[in-house]
Amino acid sequence: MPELPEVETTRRGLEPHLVGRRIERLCLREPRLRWPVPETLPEELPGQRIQGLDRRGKYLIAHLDQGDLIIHLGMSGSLRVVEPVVPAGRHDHWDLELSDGWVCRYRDPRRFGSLLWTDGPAMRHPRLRDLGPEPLDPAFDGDYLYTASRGRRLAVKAWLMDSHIVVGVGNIYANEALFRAGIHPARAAGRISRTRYMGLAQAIRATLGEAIDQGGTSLRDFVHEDGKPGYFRQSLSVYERAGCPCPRCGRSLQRRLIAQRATYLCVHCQR
DNA sequence: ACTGGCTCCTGAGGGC
DNA sequence: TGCCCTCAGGAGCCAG
Repeated sequence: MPELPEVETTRRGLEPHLVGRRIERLCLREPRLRWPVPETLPEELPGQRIQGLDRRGKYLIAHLDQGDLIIHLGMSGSLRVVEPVVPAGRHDHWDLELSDGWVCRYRDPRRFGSLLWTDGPAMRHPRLRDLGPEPLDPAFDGDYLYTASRGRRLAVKAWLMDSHIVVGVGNIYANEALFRAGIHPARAAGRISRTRYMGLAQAIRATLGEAIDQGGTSLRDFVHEDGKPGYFRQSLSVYERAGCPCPRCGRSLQRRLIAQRATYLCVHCQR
């Protein structure tokens, strides 16, 4: 499941292969993604140079001469750079054929990802416009979380996973960060103190930062853009570890559902 | 304005 | 061995 660290790992891996190249052609095999790939896209792209590759939350943004490409990996998406002779598989939905002869190939078995286009700045696109702060930006801190959460009765874990509050905190890292901060995931977001939110902001930064440093988590079908599986999973404290001993107190970790999402916690350490 | 529930999709994994 | 069922998950959307 590409979360923010995986997307950033993908961005870093792709950047040297994409930036500066021109797009010769978009080969679109399957436009039915999370949102349909715009029909006019194959006509927009040829000849455009890729000027930069950015990330906003879990979105990748390729800046072109005229407009921006907006890519989301969804649940099972991956991007890699391959030689054109490599045959496309069943779930390889589109290729960007580059001016240096290489191909940037998008694979997404579950088709929850997207390929969008805007002729203006991506940040003004409806998908990006209302996103919350980047968790690794200075603007994201305990004060922000405390202020934003006042009056919210939602479980803090579900609240944290709302990209309008903060981007890039998916289920894995929400579980991990709440464990690290010692906060019970079902606690109402509006009933957590400023001090505890300071700890949570720090826990989120640390958890995501470490995952990026280690090259992203590998879960099920995530594969790095260079084809190597990630290896952060071994450092997860609670995610998918129900019944295992809590790394802090040794009691058995629990699994429960919060907002229809699998949640892992230590009921002793998290209050 | 919030909140909870639902939806898209496919592969993995468990039970029999 | 093989089939069937359930589950997983990002994030938008909708109804209450």
